[in-house]
Amino acid sequence: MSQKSLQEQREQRLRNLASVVELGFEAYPYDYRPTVTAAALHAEHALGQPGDAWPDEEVVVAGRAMTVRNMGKVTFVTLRDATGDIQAYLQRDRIGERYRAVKKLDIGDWLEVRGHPFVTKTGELTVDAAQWRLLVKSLRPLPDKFHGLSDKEARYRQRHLDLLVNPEVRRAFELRSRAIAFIRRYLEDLGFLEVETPVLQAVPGGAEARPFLTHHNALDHDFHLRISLELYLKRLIIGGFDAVFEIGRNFRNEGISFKHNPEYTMLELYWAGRDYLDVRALVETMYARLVQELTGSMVLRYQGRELDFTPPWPRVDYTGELAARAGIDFDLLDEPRLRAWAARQHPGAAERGGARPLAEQPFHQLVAKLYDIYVEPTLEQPTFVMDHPELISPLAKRHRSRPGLVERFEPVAMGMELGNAFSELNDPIEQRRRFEEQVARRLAGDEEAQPLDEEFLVALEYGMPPTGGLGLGVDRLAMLLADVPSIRDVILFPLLRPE
RNA sequence: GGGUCGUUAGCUCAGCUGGUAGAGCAGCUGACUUUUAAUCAGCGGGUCAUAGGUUCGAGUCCUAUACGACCCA
Repeated sequence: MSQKSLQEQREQRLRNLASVVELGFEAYPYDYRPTVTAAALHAEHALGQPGDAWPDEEVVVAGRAMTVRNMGKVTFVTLRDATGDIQAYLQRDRIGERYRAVKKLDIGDWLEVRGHPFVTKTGELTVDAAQWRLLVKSLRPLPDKFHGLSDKEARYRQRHLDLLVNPEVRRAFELRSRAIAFIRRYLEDLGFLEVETPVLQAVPGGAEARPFLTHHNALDHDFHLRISLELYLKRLIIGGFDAVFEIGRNFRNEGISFKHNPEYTMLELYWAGRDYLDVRALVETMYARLVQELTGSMVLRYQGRELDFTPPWPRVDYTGELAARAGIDFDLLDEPRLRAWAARQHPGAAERGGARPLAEQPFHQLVAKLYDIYVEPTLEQPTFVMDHPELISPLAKRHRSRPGLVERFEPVAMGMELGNAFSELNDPIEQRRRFEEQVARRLAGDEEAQPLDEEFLVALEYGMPPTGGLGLGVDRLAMLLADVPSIRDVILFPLLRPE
């Protein structure tokens, strides 16, 4: 069924492999030990001039052949390893009999070259091969050497090809990895302990989201994939750990967009003895140092904008900012007045699937949607949104001085929620009441309302000391660092419909 | 969920008002001992996403489906 051209090229490559084996090469050798990487060799000879040569320096380089320029009795091959590209020069007079196999090289083959470095007359650092061997044959043609692979679907489905031919893609994932390593180091230095909690949960809690459902055969019981790490981590604080964190995957059964993938990575931490202002200081400092260390500056270039992470970031008040932006001159949490206002200002049917007009939606959803419309998209620079209404914060502790609000903040940048944090609610009676409110919403048809987690409540009754908690989106952090417009550019294998 | 656009050679893309499908790269043969999007000469490679329809005739027009992208909410 496969196309003829592809089939022919594959057959040709198999024939080339057979020829090389006939010439005495091992088809699938077992290891290779380069003495230097492409990047290191370039660094060592950064000052080399055309014509320079280091005949006494024997090096071994290895990588995938990205281009093969055969000029008869001499061949140039660009080898790509994990660090970059290095050119190899293979000439018949130096290599002898084994040069015949060079003619059977295909783009995509891996090879190892032993020789000495020199600089060509056009100024390119090159390894002059005394010996070489094939490390593995590539049986399929690589994407276009100049245009690369640009079809997005192909890039996501065949990420190995994307990584091979588009070096900036590799760079984005290296940055992501370094960001996670930085966070681990930073938190461990502060005395945090890294832990792991269950992905399979009987009661999925800690966030408002629809979960995935799965089934355990031996227990004959349905489980959910977690939508947050929160409730289990708080149990660890109850258990006596005073500072814990987890970097793990969450699963939310919802749509896909440039900032949403159904499985994504979250950092959560819980810090006994601290409140949300302590956590805010941690976020501000950690983010700023991370951006500084990975990009060399606290001012990050993102999609043509400059984002300044230098502390202190601006703080805006959730209800105050919303009222100001929307032009509301009465108490935002005055339900009848806000509904009347919404009926006037937003008379049309609301967005999702022809839902009810805004004014007729449950009050907590009305408030949250107004925030999504009037506040979040306007926050470009890193900003802390402070002190959310209690009715949209079932796990956060009441504000110590502002009735109706909780001690909570969200870091926001580029109109994107980067995280969420609070002084954790640790009054078990109050927590039960909040859960019961959630259950009532659920019965009223709100599929994202949280279920009551009895085991968590029982745990809470043993006493959780005052604690500050945080959730931080790792993928969105990586988006900012890598300066990419979509979350799919920082997730190696984003969710796609199977072909 | 709605709208718009896309799907043509392994890759990147042309293909006008409907007239039997084209380029570059990659591949094959040959030449070439410092090339680098190597060059030069020659050659092969296609179920035009899928299924219907209109038409003497469909890559092109219509309908549906699949997958994807972007925008809106």
